[in-house]
Formats: sequence, C-alpha cells, structure tokens
Amino acid sequence: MSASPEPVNYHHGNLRSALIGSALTALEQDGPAALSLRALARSVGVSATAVYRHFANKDDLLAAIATEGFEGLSAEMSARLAQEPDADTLRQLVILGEGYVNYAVAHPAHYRLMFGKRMVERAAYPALSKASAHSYGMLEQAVADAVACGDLPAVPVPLLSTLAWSLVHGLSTLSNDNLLNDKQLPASAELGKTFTHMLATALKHLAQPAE
Amino acid sequence: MSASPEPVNYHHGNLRSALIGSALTALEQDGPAALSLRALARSVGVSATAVYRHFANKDDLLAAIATEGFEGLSAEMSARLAQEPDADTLRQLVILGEGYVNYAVAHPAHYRLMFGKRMVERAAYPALSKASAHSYGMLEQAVADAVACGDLPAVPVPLLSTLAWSLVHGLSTLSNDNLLNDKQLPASAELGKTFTHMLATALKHLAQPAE
DNA sequence: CCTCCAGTGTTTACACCGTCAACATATTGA
DNA sequence: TCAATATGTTGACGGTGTAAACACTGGAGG
Repeated sequence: MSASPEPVNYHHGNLRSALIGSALTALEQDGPAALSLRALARSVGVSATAVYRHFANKDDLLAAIATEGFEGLSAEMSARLAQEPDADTLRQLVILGEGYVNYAVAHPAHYRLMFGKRMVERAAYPALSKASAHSYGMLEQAVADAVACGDLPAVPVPLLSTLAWSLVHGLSTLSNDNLLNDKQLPASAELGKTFTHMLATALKHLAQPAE
Repeated sequence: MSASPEPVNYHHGNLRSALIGSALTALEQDGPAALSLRALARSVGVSATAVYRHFANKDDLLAAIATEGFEGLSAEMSARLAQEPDADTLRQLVILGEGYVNYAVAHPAHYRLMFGKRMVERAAYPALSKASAHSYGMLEQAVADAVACGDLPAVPVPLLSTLAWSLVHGLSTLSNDNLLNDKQLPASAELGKTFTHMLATALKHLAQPAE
C-alpha cells in the first residue's frame, strides 16, 4: 500500500502480507491478547517460526498492523477532505472528525490496537510513530488554520486540538466498546453524523473566556 | 472498602485481597496482557493454583479489579460533589468531570483495565456491570438535573451525556497513553483543571440549534 | 550452465503460561 | 470431638513466544 517492495513469489507467495491479513481477521474476532503467532502461522499453512523471518516478534507484527491502521485513518480523512475542496476551516474540522469516527467504528480491531497498551511505547517503532504523528498532524493543522483565519478564537492550538481529539477518540472508543448501545443513540453507521452536530456546536462556541 | 466480609486470618491471611493488591502493582507496570497468574501467586508466596480458590480464572480476577476501579471512580466523584454541596447543576457536571479525569490519570492501570478489551463483555460479571452502570448513572443524573432545571437546553439527555463522557473518557485515555505529553499541555496533576475549562465552556454553549 | 549465497522456511528445544484433577491440610460449626 | 467445608499443594496437559541449528530455493556472477 505504501513503502514495501512486496516480492510477489517466493516460497510461500507473500508471507508477510498474508500474515498481516490473517492476523487482522483474527484480531477482529478475539482481540490482540488472544492472537497467537502459532495459530496465525497455522492459519496460513506455515511453521510457527516462519513468522520470525518477517517480524522481530509479536509486538513487531502488531506494530506493523497498527501502522497500517494509522495510514488507513489518515487516508480516510484525506479522502473526505478531498471530496469537499471548498469547505471552510470549521467545516474541514467537522469532516476530519467524521472521518475519524467513521474509520474507528468501521475498523474496531485496528483502532483498538492503535491505541492499545502494547503500542503505547511507539518510540520503539518509528514507522508507527510517524504514521500516528501524521494522523494527529492533520487535525492540528486544521485547527491551526481555523485559528489563523479567525474561525476559531486565539486559544492555544494544542489545547483546541486536544479537545477535539478527546471528543472523537472518546466517542470512538466508547462506541467500539459497546458502551453506547443500550442508550438511544444512532446506529454506528450514523455515529459520524451525530458527532458532526456535537463537534460543530462545541467548536463554534468553544474557548470563550472561562466566565 | 465496600461489600466484602474479608476474613482476617485463614491459611494465608487474606489471599484474595493480597492477590488483588499484588496484581494491581503488576498491572501498573506491565499492563493486563503481561500479568501472569503464576507470577502473581509467586509474588504472594503461594502455589500457582491457589488463585483458583478465589477467582474462577484470570478474567474473573481482572473483573474484580475493574469493579474495584469503578467503585473508586464513583467514590472519587461523590467525594468531590460532597465537598461542594451548594454547586449548581452545571458546576456539578464540571466537578464530576474533574473527578473523572483525576481518577483516571491517578490510576492508569485501573482505568485501562476498566475499559480494556477483556472487560467489554461486562454482562458476564454482574458486579462489574453494576459498578460501571453506577458511575455512568452519576453523570447521566447530573445531566438530567441540569436539563430539568433549564441550565442545559432540552436536548436528549443520552446525547448530552455521551458528549460529556466522550470528552472525559477521550482526554483520560489520551493522557494515560502518553499521547499528550509532547505538546505543551499541563502536567497530568493539572489535567483536571484544564478539563474544567474545556467542559464548562463546551457545556454552556452546547446544543444550540445546529445552524 | 554451474555455483554459491542470501532469503526463506523447518525442526527441535526451552521456559513459561492458564487451568484441570487429585490430594492434603486447616478452620469452623454442630 | 468430629465431620464438613474452605483453603492450599502437587502434578500434569496442551498451549504459548521465541532462540538455535539446519535445510531448501531461487536468482546473480562466473
């Protein structure tokens, strides 16, 4: 998808991407803790230790998947922005938020992994750090633009970004964790739009003087 | 702390709470995936299978700890409310949010566990469901009160509650995951107060007509 | 064409894990 | 006092992540 040469035919064909694909399916069902490298190897018809020709260890595999997740998240947001080239800065923020939440609910396993405990020490995985920084950068840039042209008040950009990020991240995780289901909230397909209203209103009025 | 008889002296003394305590220390360091029942048993000087006299299995142990976490969260929020008995409804909401975020950043391992993948199926653990419902209930109640007395507009309470919860939950998890550290944000001890401003402003202006 | 080598996969082995079954001991209540 | 029950132990089984040593394979240089 991005930077790998991806040899097409060797012994197995392309073990690396087969492993990632199979891992993702398994993750969707049982979560990262339940994912077993051995079962994974079995599922693609390869011996247990073959995995180690492509990944240093389990965390390395998971980091690769998480990286792919951030790339997908950025792609989703970019695509939505591109669809609406004339959006003003506030509208851009809303689009980003919609894209964010939509990606999260559409890829729960990916999303959970991206923010899971195992990935907290991103420093160990440069590609992951870079991908996640890029996603966040899109948000921060949009906030900065909005502040620069006066659509948002001149409040520190990191504070505004954090607010927006907290909102979309919180909504995404709560939804993924089935913590919103028993209340009369929109189906997850509609979550993005509900969020739109929430964020647009909050942003519009945010950061007025405290009192 | 709440509902257990807690026998004071048996074979070990009180294995159950010793295990919970030791588990919590281990969780603070390495996360739930890295917690080993055998290492846990070792750390309190007991054989591996002794754990099974007190917990059905590993998840059961974790659920007990998560339950304790929700009780602590509710307690924190209650205590803060009690300190300020004359707060109006909006101020109460802010107090709850402050308490929430403060608890989360003060007990990261607890918090992560409470919302971790393993605990998603709360239905299997009634005590956990109850404790988590109680925490959420405090928030929803405060929102409902605010709406009832006109301090918040007449927007569906679940929507408002979800917004507030998303915000505090998102901020809490981002902070716990060290995703806010490299930006100029207040030290975690001050996170609660930063949040206060964010939430107070957002709430005050939320739910105006979309346009 | 042959040869060699790096890339890829396998076998074997180790230490650890969660958990079950059978057994041993301690505490308590009748 | 004594049996029932709560608690802890030993031993075993199948699973795990991963290190080491070995084997195949396919392409590059002669």
